[in-house]
Amino acid sequence: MRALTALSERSVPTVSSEELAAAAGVNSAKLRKDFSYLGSYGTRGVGYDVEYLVYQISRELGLTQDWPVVIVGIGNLGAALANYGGFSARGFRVAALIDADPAMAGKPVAGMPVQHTDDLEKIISENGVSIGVIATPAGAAQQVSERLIAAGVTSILNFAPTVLSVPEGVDVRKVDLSIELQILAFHEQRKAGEEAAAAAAGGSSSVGGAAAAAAVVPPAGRTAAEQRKGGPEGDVPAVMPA
Amino acid sequence: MRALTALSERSVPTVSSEELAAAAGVNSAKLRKDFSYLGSYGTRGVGYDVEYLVYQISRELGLTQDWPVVIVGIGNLGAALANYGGFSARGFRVAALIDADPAMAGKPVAGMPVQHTDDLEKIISENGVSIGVIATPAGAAQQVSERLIAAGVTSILNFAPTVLSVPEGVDVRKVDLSIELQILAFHEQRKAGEEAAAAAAGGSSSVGGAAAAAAVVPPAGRTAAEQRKGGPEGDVPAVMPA
DNA sequence: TCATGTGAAAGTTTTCACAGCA
DNA sequence: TGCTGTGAAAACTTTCACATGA
Repeated sequence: MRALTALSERSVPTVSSEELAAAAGVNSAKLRKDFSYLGSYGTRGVGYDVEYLVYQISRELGLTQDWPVVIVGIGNLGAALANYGGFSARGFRVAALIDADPAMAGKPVAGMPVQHTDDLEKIISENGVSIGVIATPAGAAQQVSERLIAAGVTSILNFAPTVLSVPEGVDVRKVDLSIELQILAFHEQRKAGEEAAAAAAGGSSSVGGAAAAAAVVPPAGRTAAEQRKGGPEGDVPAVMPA
Repeated sequence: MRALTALSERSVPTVSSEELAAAAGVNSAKLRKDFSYLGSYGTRGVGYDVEYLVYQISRELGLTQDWPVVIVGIGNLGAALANYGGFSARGFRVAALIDADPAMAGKPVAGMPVQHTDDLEKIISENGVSIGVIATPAGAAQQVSERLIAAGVTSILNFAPTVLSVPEGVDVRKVDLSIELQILAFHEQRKAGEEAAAAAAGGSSSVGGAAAAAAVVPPAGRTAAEQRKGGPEGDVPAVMPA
């Protein structure tokens, strides 16, 4: 979708699966197969109409409608989220900012007055909000989630470092900022291990009890699109069988 | 690892693959197979020693060492990251906060004086930093990444809404806050579609050209551990073959 | 006796390669 | 001719089920 949007902005009329795959850093056959599940939106011998494809995928991903969201907990992170331009650019409208601190009430953040938690239920129902963002301290998160859900929210993006317990039918996504760092650290460690291994090539290595430094992820040429989610390989650090 | 840490905090001495799998919401056979790649750390008939397993996995994930990181761009998000307790709790030490605004220099954020970009190279080398966090505006990110890399950083966590172009050997993870919302919105849309489908059960549905609402992700019972990454199924919205 | 560790089976995803159509 | 759409093959992941050992 990112690659497509970029093409659309450059007013490129059509694109082949090969070109789009290169831009997105995926295999062209996979891209075609994936698109085929949505329907036959391409033209043989020509490629895909960029605008049409953008529309079809947007629709499929639910980006054609406008989603009102509330952000609860307007600390540093909440304020950062409120100011984050990417939301409005992608079909999300920040309907309200909510905080439990009475001193925050009325204060403008990102050009919008912060409202008090007391009005949470009213705000949710009046705006037809179904997606809530929790950026409160860990201690408040569970309670906030319960109030959000009782008021009608069915999807929650949780930045608080707690696992929320929610009824079935409610989706929770947890963003753990430190996990991203952990994944980088994992690969950093591997790099160090590889260097050491290369330096001591052939030497008598003292392996403790496991395949600690022995299992090495193949470096492989990195394409721009692997930045989709980052690290050398996938999302989860892979430990290869021996 | 989360499940294990919880057991460790409750001073549970040993755990079977079955128990741990239930707590983590995964299949016990998979858990055993995964562990087997790290080594044979269990005892047949007994299970796994919690502390020992925590240690082994920590080591494998690179959590036993302390990683100094710098945060560049001390706006709302940068400040939020600096204040985020989760980092220090997981083996990361914020070595420095760096901002390009001279007015920020010296200001304390999270009990630490903000330093000016001019000193970036010096800070990196003196602290032996290999992981950098970019929380600058999009326009500054590429340049900042280049300076970080030139100074010796080999892993970057990028919060700026830009794709960074980096030399081979440097890892970049991009955190796109709006993508999380998009995934929630995708599932929201599905929920709405399922309701509509249930309401009009048996009726003559007008399918446009594709399997729009036709492809439905099975709701399935949700376990706590699915919150690892959120949505009903995996990371990426799945469209099922017909 | 109980739970690990692991071959083998089942299931899923990705890639190949080419028929078919504009 | 050129590129899509897709069966079939290959690669990979997950689960089963049981021999093995504490």
